[in-house]
Amino acid sequence: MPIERRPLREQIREELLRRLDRGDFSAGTDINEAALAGELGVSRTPLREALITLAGEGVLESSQGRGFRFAPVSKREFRELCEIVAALESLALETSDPVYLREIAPELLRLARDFPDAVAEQQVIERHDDEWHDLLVSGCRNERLVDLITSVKAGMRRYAHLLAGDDAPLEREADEHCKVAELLQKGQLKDAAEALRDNWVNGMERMMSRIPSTPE
Amino acid sequence: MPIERRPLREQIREELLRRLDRGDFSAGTDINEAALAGELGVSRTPLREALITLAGEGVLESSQGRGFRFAPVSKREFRELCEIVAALESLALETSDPVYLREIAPELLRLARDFPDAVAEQQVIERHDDEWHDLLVSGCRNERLVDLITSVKAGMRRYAHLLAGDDAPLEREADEHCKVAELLQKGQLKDAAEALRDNWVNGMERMMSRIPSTPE
DNA sequence: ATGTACTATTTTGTATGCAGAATTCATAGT
DNA sequence: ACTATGAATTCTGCATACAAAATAGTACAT
Repeated sequence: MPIERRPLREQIREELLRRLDRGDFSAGTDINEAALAGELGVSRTPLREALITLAGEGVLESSQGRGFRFAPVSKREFRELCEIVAALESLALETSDPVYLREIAPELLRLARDFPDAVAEQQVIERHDDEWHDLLVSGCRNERLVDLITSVKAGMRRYAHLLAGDDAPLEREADEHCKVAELLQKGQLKDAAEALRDNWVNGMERMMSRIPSTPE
Repeated sequence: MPIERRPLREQIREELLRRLDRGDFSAGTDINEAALAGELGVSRTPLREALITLAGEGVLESSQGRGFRFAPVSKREFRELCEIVAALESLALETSDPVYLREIAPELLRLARDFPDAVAEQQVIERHDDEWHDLLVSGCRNERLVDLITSVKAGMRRYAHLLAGDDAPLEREADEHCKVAELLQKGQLKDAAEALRDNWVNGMERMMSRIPSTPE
């Protein structure tokens, strides 16, 4: 039995992301290191290491002497992130092994059709959506790209809990996933990548209204 | 006078990257935290924070109990990084303000033509190349994208010192930069982005032979 | 009420301390 | 010579301690 031996900083990072998904933190407010460390039952050292990692991923921001805070959300940044992930995922798709892609196409199609009921929990829906995208890029041999996508997506987690509730978009999302899967099955890689980019852009627009407009 | 007050971890990170450019570190060898901290005149705490940041950028890798080491170089990873940066920079270009791009096109052209003599120091050549690419993406309003490009490029710095010496490629590099600048001046954004991607792919191939083949 | 100088408190940024894992080295056995 | 075993050493990962900066609070002047 391979007992788990991972650095605390990684476990802390993941716990913080989980809490972020749950909406435990309000964007823009400062993090009190001592308090949070106490709550997590660890010392400030590995906590700070996790915070620094998260800052590197854009989840947090920091300023000298003032510590860390969850970066505020904005329509603008959300659009920026979507554009980036759209480009990265479509690159991943285009450089994947076409044979492998065709193999997983049926599974992708199945997942897309099994899209959870609109009444399902938000958490479940997100998990399902993530799963689909993960499978999609699973054939990418560009390891650095896969890591990068994961990292950028971590930055998007701040938006996850804002996106609960609305049902209508789900069907559209599922439809678009089907479209991508079908194109992959037909071996039309370029078109699939294009459809994937569209999926991100459309998804971005679907979510836009949920994000509070920042003053400025 | 705005006196500089930045966290040590950032200064350390930059110093390590500078040393990396100079080829001070050999890839794959472990970092001794105490020794390096002593050499830099700081304690292990901010040093470790810098190391963790660099690990997040792919410059270093770490494993439980064994600390940090400079990630080994490989043709494969270099290709991966070039593909990523090519996609990101061309995205930056495509989403920039076309008017601004046309404005800076003459400057880009001038820089490309002033490409340093082949006999110049490697450091100078790199600085010049970086400057050109920085100016190119300077009009990108996607802040996250600009940051991301910077971060990915940090990961490429491990390859910088391997690329010294060969003269022939320089002209080709300069030619390609001119091409991009000319297309921008004519307002042909899509074509410019395409030419930029080509520049990265070609540059990658030019450098490939310099990178030692790893066994595996 | 508004602003200012000053003090007290909190909180970060950095240094140091410590336990345990990993590595090295010496020794013994085959 | 080579491997195995175990003690000695080194080094990492985490915890704690400390100094300086930032914040909050208070008294006082305008």
